[in-house]
This record gives sequence, structure tokens and C-alpha cells, in this order.
Amino acid sequence: MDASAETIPEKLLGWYDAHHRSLPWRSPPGALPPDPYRVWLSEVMLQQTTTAAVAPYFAKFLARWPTVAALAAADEGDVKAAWAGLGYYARARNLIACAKAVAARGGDFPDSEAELRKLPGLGAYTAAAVAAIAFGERAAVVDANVERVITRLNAIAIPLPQARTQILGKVDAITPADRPGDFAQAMMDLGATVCTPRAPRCLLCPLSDHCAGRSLGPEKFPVKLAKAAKPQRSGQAFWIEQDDQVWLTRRANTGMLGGMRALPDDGWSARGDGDAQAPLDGDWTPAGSVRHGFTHFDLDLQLMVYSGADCSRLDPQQGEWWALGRLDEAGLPTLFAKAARLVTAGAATGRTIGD
DNA sequence: GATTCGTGGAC
DNA sequence: TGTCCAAGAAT
Repeated sequence: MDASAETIPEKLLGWYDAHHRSLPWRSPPGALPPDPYRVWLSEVMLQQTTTAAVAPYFAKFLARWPTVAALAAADEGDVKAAWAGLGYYARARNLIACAKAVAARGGDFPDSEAELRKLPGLGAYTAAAVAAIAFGERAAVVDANVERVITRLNAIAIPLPQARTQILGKVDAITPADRPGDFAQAMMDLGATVCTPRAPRCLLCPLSDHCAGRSLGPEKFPVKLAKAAKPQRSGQAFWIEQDDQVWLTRRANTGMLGGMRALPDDGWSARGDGDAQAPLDGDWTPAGSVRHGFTHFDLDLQLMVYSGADCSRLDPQQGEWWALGRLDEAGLPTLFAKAARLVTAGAATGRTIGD
């Protein structure tokens, strides 16, 4: 459906040269690739996360841990705390494990997609992206942007995730041996700025002449299966304060908010409500609640403040006293940061703050 | 293949 | 207000 001789990758790379996004972890089109450490760090942070959310975290990590060796040698609690607020905390645990694995092999990342894929936290997308962007390997890079562009370009009506194999084949077929990293980033930029989920700007698209989906209604693609309704859960968190310090725990390494500092809680989860069991006997005063939306459930978390005087039964193995003056350095995930804000702001009115 | 993992911004 | 969704991975 296109009369010109220019191929899809040629058109896309030409568009990218003129319209690429400038991002802190990127090299300009055609320039030498960035340090693989930067590419890897940014790609892990960008998993299911917007560029705007990543930018400050990327700057902070790079300033504090300029090399993968520095990151591997860092205190794990410091790395997790620095990740707090970015979400999907398994990424932080995998980031640490991956840094140690790379440091153990001399500090150089493997330079092939197949070897990168073996590292913790690098799945199909990230391994291909690092191989293409940092090492110039002709790897097929497929993220949600690429899925959208490809399903529209080819009018693929098979719903995700079934269509993934077909999409991968289509991407592989148009990925060039020259500038594969720029090509991958061009596909993602096109998806992010032109071939957007809503109101795509087809008039600005360099591939519109090739697009089978345009005349059918590009917003119909990709087809997705309906998602299940989010359950509503409720639970409690417990605020125990003494001598301008608050009692913090560390969550188990698996499951929600795994490995992160936290307030004691009553066992709420995606599967059920908490049991309202406090970690200390004595008087507890409700201080309001916070609503927080997770990916697969919504939580109403009620804050209970300890008004007793005897904290001697708290197990030092289960937590630590943390100075209120530096609570923002504790690395609390957003849910608990909100809860702490509710108490420290003196919100004794019992009101609910939303998310 | 289906679930379980956060968070904040856009509309 | 609710809904969607973003450079996905691990199990």
C-alpha cells in the first residue's frame, strides 16, 4: 500500500533523527551508545514505569552509584530505600542481584541478548533492549509501545497476550542490522508520542502509508481481554512512637512490597482483609485511614496509634526504632509514607486521605 | 497461559 | 470520581 521505495525502518529512522525524545539515559541518534550500566539501569526502572517517574530516580542512582561495581558493593538496604516510591519492588531486589552477578564477572555486562537474558530482572524485553541499545545487536525489542504500533500497522485482531508471538515475528522482520538500538527506541518513541493509546496522531506518522489499521480505526488495536474487577480490601497499620522514634519493620522478601521497610500491619493482602491483631497489648487509637490503589486490589488502611507506655515486648529481631526527624530517609513504600504523613501531620480528625 | 507483583499522571 | 496504562518479570 506504499508506492515509495523507502522501507519501514528507513522511514522510521528518518523520523527518529528529527523527532526523537531527549532522555537522560540516551545518546542522540547515530552517536556512540551509552554506558551499558546506564542502559541497563534505565531499562529496569522503565519497566511498567513512565519516563517522567524514572528520571529523578535515574539521576539519584547514577550520582550515588556511578558504576555497576559501586552498586554491587552498596548496602542492600540503601538501594532498596533509594528505590522506595518507584514501585514493583522485586525490581530492586533483582537489580541488586544482577549488579552482584555482573560485578562477579569483572564488571562488564554480557554483550549478547542470550546472555543478558540469564541475568536476574532481565526478561525478553529488557535483554533485547540492552543488547540493541548498548551493544548494537539486531535484537527484536517488543514493549507495550511496540505492541501497539505493530498491531495497528498489521491490523492484528488477535487479542493480547495471544498475539505476542506474531508481533515478535513482525518486529524481527523489520528490525534492521544497522542502528537496531535507534530503531527500537524509534518504535517506542513513535508509540509514546504519535501512535498513542488514545487519539493517535496518524497525520504525523511516518508509517501511515504502511498502516493497515489506520482506516479500520487505529484505536481498536491492540485488542485486549477484559480485566477482572479489583477487590476492595481493608486492613490496619500500627504506629508505635517513643522518644521521637517510630517502630518500623522490614517486610518479607517475597510478596507485596517485599524486602521494604514498613509499618507493622495486621496481615491484609490481595486475598483478604487484615485480622486487626495489634503487635502490642494495650490501648490503640484510630487516627484515620488512607486509601491506596494497587495493581490488583484497592486497600483502605486504617492507622492505629499506640497509646500505651510499654514497648518492651517488641522483638528487636522484627524491627527497629527510626528517628521521626529522618523518616523520609527510611525508604517507606508510598502506602506507608502516606500513612506516616497522616500521623505526623497531626491529622487527629480521623479523616480519610485518598490516593 | 494466568497471576502477582506499585505508582502517578492523563483524561 | 473512575479508568486506563506506562521501555515487564517471575512464577
